Amino acid sequence: MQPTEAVDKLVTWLARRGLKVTRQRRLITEVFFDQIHRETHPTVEDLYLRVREQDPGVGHATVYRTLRLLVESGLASPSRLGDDQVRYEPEIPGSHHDHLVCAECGAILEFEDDRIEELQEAAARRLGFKLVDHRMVLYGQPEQCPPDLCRRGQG
Amino acid sequence: MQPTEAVDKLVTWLARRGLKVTRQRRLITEVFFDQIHRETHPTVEDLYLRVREQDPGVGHATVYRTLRLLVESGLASPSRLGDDQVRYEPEIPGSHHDHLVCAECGAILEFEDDRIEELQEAAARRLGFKLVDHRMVLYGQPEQCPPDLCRRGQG
DNA sequence: CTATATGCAAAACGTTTGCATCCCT
DNA sequence: AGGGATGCAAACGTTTTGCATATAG
Repeated sequence: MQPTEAVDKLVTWLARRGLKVTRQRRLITEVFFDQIHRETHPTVEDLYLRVREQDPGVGHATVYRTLRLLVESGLASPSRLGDDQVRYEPEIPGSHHDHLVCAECGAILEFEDDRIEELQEAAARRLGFKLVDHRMVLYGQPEQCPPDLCRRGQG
Repeated sequence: MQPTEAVDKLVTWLARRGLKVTRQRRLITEVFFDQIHRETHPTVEDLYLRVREQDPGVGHATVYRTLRLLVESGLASPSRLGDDQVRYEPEIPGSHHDHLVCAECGAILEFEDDRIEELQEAAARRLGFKLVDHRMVLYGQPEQCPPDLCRRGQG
């Protein structure tokens, strides 16, 4: 999703609940959806620092609070990939995807696998549950670590 | 694994590296492996409180430090199940299992599925990686929440 | 104008660490 | 004895909160 489109969606969502569209909320959303940095799974601190490059006045609290709004509005979702910090990713509505983390450099790849999803549903059903969500992270040793992704821990 | 067996394994492991077998380490290990509470996935705090019932003198730091030893020795492993705290579970050597969390009461069920594991390996291979580890948690709505497991958030 | 949002600093939270003391071996 | 372990409290990093001020609607 383009930054502009994301901001538009946020604006609509905010308006519907009488919340305000501020300079900071626009900026944070734009930076979050700006894929140029290809930090597709930034931590709060990553995002905070990138936002400060554009506007040094923005505080930590505002980034935390805006990120919460993005999650509530369905534009972002938290993803625990390592055992370390929480990372956030732009949410692609309606598309499940899972993650593979490179054991060598920490690069994060996304993939989809319908057959796994089917088996997950079956497994849940077998236990007497209806699958409502899932989280899956694979950790892999690369045959050859993709150079353009190899940035040690940067998502 | 029985508490006694677990303590024995820890004692061997400690001895091999010149570390000491203390009253606290025994107790913490016993309590961790004591399945009577059926808190099979306790947080550090859960464990701390249970340990204090037996010996009110034990400090937080000792529980943290001992839990680290249990992980290093292969007797325990951390498992991020919700997005909240880290939980620890007794490690069954050689057996992978995944978790299903009841969306209603937080009960944690374990299951194995070889076909999913195969597909995970295939998915990793397809991306150019050799699967070295994985993490999978399903969240399910119960058809009927098992009364004996329904203890709101207790693993 | 009024209600909401901001930035700061303080608080809260889970976890780690430094240190004097204790206690296995 | 002596090196490791303990318990306490302080330090730590991350996230939340309280409050006075600023600002969108």
